[in-house]
Amino acid sequence: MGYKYQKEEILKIGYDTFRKKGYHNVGINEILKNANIPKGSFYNFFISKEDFALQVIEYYSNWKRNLIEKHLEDKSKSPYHRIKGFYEVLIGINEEDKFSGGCLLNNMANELGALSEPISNATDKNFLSWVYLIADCVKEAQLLGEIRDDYSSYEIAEYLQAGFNGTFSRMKVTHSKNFMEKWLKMSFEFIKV
Amino acid sequence: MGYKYQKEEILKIGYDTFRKKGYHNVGINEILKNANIPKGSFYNFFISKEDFALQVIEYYSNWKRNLIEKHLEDKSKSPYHRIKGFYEVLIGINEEDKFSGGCLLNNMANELGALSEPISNATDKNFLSWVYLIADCVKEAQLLGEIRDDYSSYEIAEYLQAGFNGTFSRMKVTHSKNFMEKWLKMSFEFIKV
DNA sequence: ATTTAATTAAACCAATTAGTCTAGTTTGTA
DNA sequence: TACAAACTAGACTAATTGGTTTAATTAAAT
Repeated sequence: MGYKYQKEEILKIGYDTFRKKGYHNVGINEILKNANIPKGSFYNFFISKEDFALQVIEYYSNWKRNLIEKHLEDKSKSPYHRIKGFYEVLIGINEEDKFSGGCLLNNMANELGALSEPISNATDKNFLSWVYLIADCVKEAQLLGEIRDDYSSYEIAEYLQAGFNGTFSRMKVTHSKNFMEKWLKMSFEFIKV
Repeated sequence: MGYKYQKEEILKIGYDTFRKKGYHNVGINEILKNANIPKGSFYNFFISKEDFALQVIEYYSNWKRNLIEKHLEDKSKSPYHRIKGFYEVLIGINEEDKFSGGCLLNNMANELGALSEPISNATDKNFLSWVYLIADCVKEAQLLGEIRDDYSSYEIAEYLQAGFNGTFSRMKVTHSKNFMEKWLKMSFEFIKV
């Protein structure tokens, strides 16, 4: 049965709130209001705002990792098209909230990467865990001759993932996916063999 | 002669502070302390924190525009190498403060692009003003056969500039320029004819 | 059934937030 | 030299910040 409030529910609200509004722009009180919990309950689950953010990052990263795996394991498409299809899905997800938000991990890295060592470490670790998954699929594509192999699968994967992050600031400012789609088209032409 | 405090001096401190610490993480009081001015003087020059940020953005953008022009007009190198050299200079600038900071415009776009319409407009306008300058040089390179011309000079320039922005979150988290240099090598190989 | 620990609840706190207000000072101009 | 405008100065305000504390309640373990 458990108690009244579920930790995961609070993490989910933290994710939505931090993703759309940033970290320093959001106070604990806003989380409490959104999650409809009293402050005492919050601090029973989390020792501080930063600790909460770290757990939110972990929660989001796991969700995203599953999403990546789901798409990159779909053997009905060639590895090249699996990766490309995955980025198309990401663009679609960002379209749902009219291109506000972006990627929580990238937002956190940008806002706090140089300010908080724990958050910096968490974003690095989780970013890399995504890159490794993508790199596996790039490797497959390289062996099939779909993707150039003058760079390692890891280098290509990191190039794609970081490049995609670069489209977010354009997206937030233009409120459109125009450049994201242009970036996708160009990048996947550039890495083709 | 003028009065005691110089607006440009305050803008410069605002640039340093916002760039390294973000917008919501910095209070007016911190600016006042860094600039050593009383609050009354600050609000004599700027009507609000947001107005201040807008003027800081404008100040920084102009400085950067001049930097771009300086490097892209240096006719001792071919246009391709002028652009590449410019990005190498940018990496060097970020090295100066050990890769904290990044690009103020990109930081502002990421933190506030979806939250403040005035700041969103300002970052968009100034980002594009940079892209146009780079595009001119890309065009030159395309005519010389240095850069592929299956994409317009504008598309290539936006691709480079947004891609470079994507390297910042990695930079802040890894505290190194490793990926920036990798990105530069890869991108400039990809766009080569 | 009793004990112990986990959880809920919200009042409270010191510090900080952006911004206002009033008063005095310096400046360029008539 | 008179005067208005621009500027300097910092005390003050109302709201909000992250976090603490104390007390009541609930759940699981013995």
